Amino acid sequence: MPNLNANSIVVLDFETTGLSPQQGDRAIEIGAVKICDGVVVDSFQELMNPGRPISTFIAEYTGITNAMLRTAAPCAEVMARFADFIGDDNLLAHNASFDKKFLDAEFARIDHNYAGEFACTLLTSRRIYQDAPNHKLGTLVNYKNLAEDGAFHRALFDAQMTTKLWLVMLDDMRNTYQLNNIEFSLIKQLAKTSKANTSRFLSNYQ
DNA sequence: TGCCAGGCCCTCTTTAGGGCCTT
Repeated sequence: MPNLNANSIVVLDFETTGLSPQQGDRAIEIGAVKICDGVVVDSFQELMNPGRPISTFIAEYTGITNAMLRTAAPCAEVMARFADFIGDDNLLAHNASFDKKFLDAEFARIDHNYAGEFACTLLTSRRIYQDAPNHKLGTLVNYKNLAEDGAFHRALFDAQMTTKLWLVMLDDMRNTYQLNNIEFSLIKQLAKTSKANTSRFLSNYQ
């Protein structure tokens, strides 16, 4: 299992036409940050044309307009570039199940497979920050005083905020539970551990 | 016609229901 400290991770966020690729929804923007040993080393952001107009709700929610998408490259072209960007890196997102299903759907359209596994800041934060008001990305950014200028619901900014949250969560886990080496396997196991057992699990983790 | 996402996770649970989170 890859070691998160020793390998680069790509933190990604999609803006989309809706909630479900199974219902025909498409990606309209991908933003991502590559981190290596806790340091941001690269980033990626592109709008992509889904081939049809987006709803008023999505335009207002994201600030992305049909005019902006009309001149954007097609999804297939952008996703091919994004495939090169992520390579075989492990992946991270806030509510990763959402971004994974869009990544899988868009990659399936260009017949591309990827090797990385997903970790999720939402699932991790529900265990690490049990006293947070809720576990929305914006709330957690404020909860940990990570706020900076930018627009939530744009892909790169959300990926940047998810990156900050991730790095703070790793620090908090290291400091609270004296963990020197946080591996991918720990994050996976943590996501399957109940909230009530989280403290015991991390305290006993070797 | 009526439906319309889905995975996670808690609890007044497991023969289920409903809230959270993402766009």
